[in-house]
Amino acid sequence: MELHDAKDKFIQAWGAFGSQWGINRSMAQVHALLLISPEPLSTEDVMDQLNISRGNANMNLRALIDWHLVDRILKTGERREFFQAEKDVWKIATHITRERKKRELEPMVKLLAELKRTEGQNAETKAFRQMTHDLHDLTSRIDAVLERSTRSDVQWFLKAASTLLR
Amino acid sequence: MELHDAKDKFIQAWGAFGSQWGINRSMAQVHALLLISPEPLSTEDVMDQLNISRGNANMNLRALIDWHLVDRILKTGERREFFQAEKDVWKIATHITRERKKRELEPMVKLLAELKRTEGQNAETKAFRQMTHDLHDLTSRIDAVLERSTRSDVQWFLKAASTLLR
DNA sequence: TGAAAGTTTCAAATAGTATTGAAAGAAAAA
DNA sequence: TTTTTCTTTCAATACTATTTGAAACTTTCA
Repeated sequence: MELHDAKDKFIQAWGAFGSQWGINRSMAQVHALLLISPEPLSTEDVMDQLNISRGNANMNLRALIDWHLVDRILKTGERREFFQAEKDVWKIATHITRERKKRELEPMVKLLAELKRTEGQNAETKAFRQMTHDLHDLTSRIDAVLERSTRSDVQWFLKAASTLLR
Repeated sequence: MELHDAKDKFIQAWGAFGSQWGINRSMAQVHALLLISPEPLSTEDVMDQLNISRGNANMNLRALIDWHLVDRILKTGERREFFQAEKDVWKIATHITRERKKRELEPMVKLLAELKRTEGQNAETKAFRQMTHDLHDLTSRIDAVLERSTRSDVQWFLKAASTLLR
């Protein structure tokens, strides 16, 4: 396959994949583009290559920086800012996992902890208490696994274990 | 907290959580409602309790059945169909994981396997090949972990291990 | 300081998704 | 067979999220 087509396929697929997981398509596409660029790109480059507006490019670049997936690069003698994606896929996975855990999973665990204490003795309340309890149990276990597996001090171990288990 | 308020909070939160993960809000809310109902509910019940239309209720109930999260229940002497959610949270998590793995992760792994073979020797192609290779490696490892951890014959082990690690 | 080059903001437009509700379809009962 | 009850479909509509683009802002350089 031609590089050009392959790049395009990758960018489209990454965008679609992202939106299935609640990530704005453009953001995922900008990320994809930067992932496969050997050199940092300017806002203009991103706009041109993805055919998106300046505002859109700017907003999504900032969002990616906020997610620690992209760094702002300043070249000496250049006025413009350039953008470069973190290229270590383990780091990427870790950052995304930790961020979503913090923003989405943890609040859910907290809510369930509260809801499972709802008082009452009728069948409806009992069923509610049982389900929220079980969900709290499950989500906090998942939370614990993710916490452990994304701690930087165990990443080396996981990489190794993952290789052995392959 | 009142059961009524607690139920409502749970349904809203589950809906919001779902939509952050690419699941239609109504579908998540219908699921939440069925999760905490001790008895199976009819389409009418769902419509009333969530204030949604017949079409919407029907479509999402069917989607949930398709995802193996809800069963259709026939009561003897009743014309209507009733719906009941699977209540085992491990089973729920397993079904969702396997389904999304199949629908979303596996196609991505396959595409990356193809893209990482893009030929060419310039810097751009090399960077592309490197990144798609690394991503293929990561995604197929994740795929393997999920495959292993959701196989019914190891669920018993994971439940036990998870308890010990708590 | 003023002009040039770039970045950021945000109201309005657009595109994309979800929801409604009425009509058609199906199955059971009369 | 006709009526009744319930389910499913789908075109129209409402809603939400994304994107645009022009204006405001900031920084650098002459």
